[in-house]
Amino acid sequence: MVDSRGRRSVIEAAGNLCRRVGLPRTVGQIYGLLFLSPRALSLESIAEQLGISKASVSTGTRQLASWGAIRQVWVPGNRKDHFEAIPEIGGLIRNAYRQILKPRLDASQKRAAALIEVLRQDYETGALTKEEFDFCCRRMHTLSRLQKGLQSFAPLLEQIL
Amino acid sequence: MVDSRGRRSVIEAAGNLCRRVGLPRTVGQIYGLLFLSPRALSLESIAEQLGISKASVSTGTRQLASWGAIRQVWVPGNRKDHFEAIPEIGGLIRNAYRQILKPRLDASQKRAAALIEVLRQDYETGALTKEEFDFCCRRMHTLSRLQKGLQSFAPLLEQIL
DNA sequence: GATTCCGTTCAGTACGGACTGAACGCAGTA
DNA sequence: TACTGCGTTCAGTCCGTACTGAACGGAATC
Repeated sequence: MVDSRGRRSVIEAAGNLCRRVGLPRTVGQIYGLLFLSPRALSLESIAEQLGISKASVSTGTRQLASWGAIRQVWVPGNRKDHFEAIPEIGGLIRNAYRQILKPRLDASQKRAAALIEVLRQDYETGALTKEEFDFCCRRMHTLSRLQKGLQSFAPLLEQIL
Repeated sequence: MVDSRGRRSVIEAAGNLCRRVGLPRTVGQIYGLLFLSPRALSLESIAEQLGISKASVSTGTRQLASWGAIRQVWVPGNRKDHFEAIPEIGGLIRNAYRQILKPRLDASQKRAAALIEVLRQDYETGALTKEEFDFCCRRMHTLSRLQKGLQSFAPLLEQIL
């Protein structure tokens, strides 16, 4: 178990943050622990310091490594895997945006455009009245304006982080 | 049940979006339905068009109204409550930021500052070595730099949406 | 080649929370 | 005052999923 109150509280905060974003809390805890550890830690050491199973640590470290949040390092004369945090969180956020959010935004914009065609079909088959169809089209336009606005964030994000 | 394919797909998308953000999917579905409805809908009508219970609609509409995402309107000669969407989603995001994200950011920044003091106590009580203490302090500083960066988003967000 | 020491995988459990159905409260109506 | 129609509340169920413990595989040591 971690003995420092200060460390514990940031580990807890990191866990809660992850949970809030839909990630396993253990993932946040692992990163928090490594973030405040001057030396790379073994999988077993992480497990016992956090009081969780080695299985959770194993899957958690895989996730974190796949995102470039931690790195696996060799400790000579030691067969265990050791992990250390990569402290550039801004870069992580930037990557998350580029690889996850941005593609999703682009895709949803395309789908929104295609949707108007579907709505027209619904209108022609009588599933929508003229009034409903017109209204939906107008609403879809306000949606794409919003999407445009969100996408204009991209360069700002890349610039600041 | 909703009869238009186009409408169904945006309702589904809204539901998934909410679920991904940690909100009940029904909340997104309700907003999606109202967003594409030219007339205000009764609680009962919402329930049957979405195929969910009136209880869910009741709690969902309360949530949405508390965020200013929908509005309750009176339909003369009709005892039922009716709801309509407020289509300015950008404003919703702005409010969510002001009322939820920003306070949280500010609080966490304060806590981070206080944490250094806790870490010092841990060091003095022997829970941390000097090396660990110094390292933690440096890491906390990189954290507050990140927080500063995130906070500099604020004016941009307010400006764009 | 046998053994020990790792890390991973997988089936099973536990838990949180969304959703439901029924009971309740409360207005309007007779 | 009884009754009906409406929305809310609450206990209970259901579902997704994070987490665990044990079994497995693989590499290094003897």
